[in-house]
Amino acid sequence: MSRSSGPRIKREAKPKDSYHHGNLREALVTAALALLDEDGIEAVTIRAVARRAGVTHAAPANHFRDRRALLTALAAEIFAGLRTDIDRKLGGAGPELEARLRVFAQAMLRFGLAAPNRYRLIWRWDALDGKDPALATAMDGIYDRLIGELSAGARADFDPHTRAIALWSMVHGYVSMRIEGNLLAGRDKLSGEPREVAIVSAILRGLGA
Amino acid sequence: MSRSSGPRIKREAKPKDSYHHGNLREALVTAALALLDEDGIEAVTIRAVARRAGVTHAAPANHFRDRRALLTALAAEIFAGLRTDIDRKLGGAGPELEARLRVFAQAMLRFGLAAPNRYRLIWRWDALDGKDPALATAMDGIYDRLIGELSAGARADFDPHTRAIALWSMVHGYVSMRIEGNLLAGRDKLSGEPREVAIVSAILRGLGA
DNA sequence: TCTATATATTGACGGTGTCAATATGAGGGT
DNA sequence: ACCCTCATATTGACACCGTCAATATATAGA
Repeated sequence: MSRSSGPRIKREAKPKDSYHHGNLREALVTAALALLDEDGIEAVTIRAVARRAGVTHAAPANHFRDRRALLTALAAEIFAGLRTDIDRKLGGAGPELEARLRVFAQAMLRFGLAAPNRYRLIWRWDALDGKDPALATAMDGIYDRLIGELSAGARADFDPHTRAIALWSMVHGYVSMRIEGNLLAGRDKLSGEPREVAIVSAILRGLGA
Repeated sequence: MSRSSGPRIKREAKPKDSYHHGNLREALVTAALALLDEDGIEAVTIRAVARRAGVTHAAPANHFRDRRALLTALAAEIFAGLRTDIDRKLGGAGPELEARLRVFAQAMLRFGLAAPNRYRLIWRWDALDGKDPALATAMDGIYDRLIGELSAGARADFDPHTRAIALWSMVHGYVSMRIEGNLLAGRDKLSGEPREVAIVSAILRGLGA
């Protein structure tokens, strides 16, 4: 009963002497992200997240219908962060289309290499709820940004959607391979970014950028 | 006791009156593939596969160390089949590089659309054992085939590995999106193959094919 | 203050992977 | 033909998982 009279403060972990958490949803997302980064998607289990947040195993049910909903919220959060990162970097880029698309590609690659488990999660469509509005909005944000760039520097031979899908596919496929390098071990000798730069150049040329 | 005296025959399911199965490993792979096709990767569980093969839940342990090993064997088998399919189709293709690469891309796309769960599995590196020699060999077979085609029609501006990675990434990324279409619903209006043809053309042009 | 409602706990259920102990039978050496 | 070894299959247990129902508690609004 001792620490009772303090004002309501946002807290990360549940104080041990309180029944209600007060900020559980946020705490669950934080805990889940930590588990994701540390041990991968499989480690993000309802019960493990609850333990980490200091609540019992059934408490998360009040905030996420099921595990899929939790993972979906995570993915939406990650997409949103990626979006703001890309926006920021595009703000500081020159006006040439190739340079701007390179910013996009490099942002995806750097993000994937820095947080592979987060990258894996946002592409694990089988584990996510594609109909979730928050997820769809966050994802469309990035895609629409790409479309916008491609529409600005329009070329007649391919429509922007085709070019966006091509570039997006390209970048995603390449980043995937870099992340899961073991299966194609030794194939990509270049440890820095020249190869990915070359690839972006190649696809840009093909798309008539 | 009745059906006892027949000669040893390869069988799919375990006869109910025998203790040893006689061909369990193969039967497990068959059962697992069926479950995979029907209900996805999550449905391919050790116990479900065992049930389908008509043995008890611990029997598979004699043939696969764990679930990962089972999935890896499946993926290797799928890769091998894909390889022979591509080889066969390339055998009937013309000598022009673009046509041959188009065969490769179309084979991947058709396979992905026809058996999406198999396609998903072979890219679920987190669920597979990348160090498994059978899997590595099967996968390298396809990759090396691609390298061979690209080396034949060599161009100086990009080395074959860069071009292979680009094309492979491209095709994989695109097929993934077609399969999981829900998240990018409505974005790819073309239901047939013209868009994928356009994309292959684009990447080929970019790669200087 | 009283009460409705949101939130958290407790406990149970069936499913899973995996391990250890046991049972069975196929095949090789004599 | 026998035995014996060893691969293979069964039984049973354990911990963990997601999910549900019943219960307890605290917050907020009348």
